[in-house]
Amino acid sequence: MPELPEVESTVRELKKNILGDFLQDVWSEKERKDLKRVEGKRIEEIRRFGKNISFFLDNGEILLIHLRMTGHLLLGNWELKKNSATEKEEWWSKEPILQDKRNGFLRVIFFLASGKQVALSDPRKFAKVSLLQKKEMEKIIQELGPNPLSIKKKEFKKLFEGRKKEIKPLLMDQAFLAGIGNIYAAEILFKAKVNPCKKASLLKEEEVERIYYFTREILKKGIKLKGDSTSDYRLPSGKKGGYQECHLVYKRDNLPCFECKEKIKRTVVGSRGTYYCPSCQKKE
DNA sequence: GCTGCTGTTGGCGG
DNA sequence: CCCGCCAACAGCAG
Repeated sequence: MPELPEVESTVRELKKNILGDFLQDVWSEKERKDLKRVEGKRIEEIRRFGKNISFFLDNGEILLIHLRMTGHLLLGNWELKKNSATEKEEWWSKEPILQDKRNGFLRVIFFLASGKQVALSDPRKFAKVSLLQKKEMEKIIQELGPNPLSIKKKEFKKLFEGRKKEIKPLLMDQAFLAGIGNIYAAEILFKAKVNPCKKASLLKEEEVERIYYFTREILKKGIKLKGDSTSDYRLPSGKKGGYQECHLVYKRDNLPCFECKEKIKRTVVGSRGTYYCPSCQKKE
């Protein structure tokens, strides 16, 4: 699932390849006349806000992409061919990138002046692509919580004041902190030795401090390993990230805890699958 | 082949 | 305001 480390890895790889390039043409599976406005525009900046990817264009508009659950962006080289049998358009790749099935669900393709292409592959079609004015973008940024990688400890601790919610759904609340999702929330709370359903208001100061420290440590590790490809996420190159190789608790139910050998459990907290060690992450 | 699970976000209703 | 539930959708395990 694309969370902060996956989106950050995507943005970094895109910046290396297409910063300053010009958008020339757009193809989309669903009719998107509005996206035609990007044609001829230069990509002046590419930035991450929480789990959002934003392309700042030279006319002041912002192309915003949210990958939701199964979306990911690919750099590639495809050509469009007609399938006469169904009259449906099909994409064929010249590169081995599409040999990975996850990379074959192309919904939108941006053609750049350099000849490069950026495609959105998204099996479940949940990803959101929109073209925003500056004001609309500012509103989105304003509604997001702080960046967990830049907030200071003092400010972080303040966020918890008066919050009654369970800690895991709170960490995943994008208005509380921007960028944490189900996988990293579980990993962070395991390292911090905090039970995922403990009410935030009941957390001791040391617990909040550990959450602060390990939020940063785990997210940075996620970025270093270029994200988690447990599910559909791939880098723009089409390759997998590496975080799925070092899960501490996520998807490890019934396997021994790396700290105490107790069996990892799966429960549901805030209607999300939640993995934790019942012995290392006691509620009291 | 069918059912239910997966998990992000927004919208709805209690 | 806050919570839970569901829909958007499609692949996939059982």
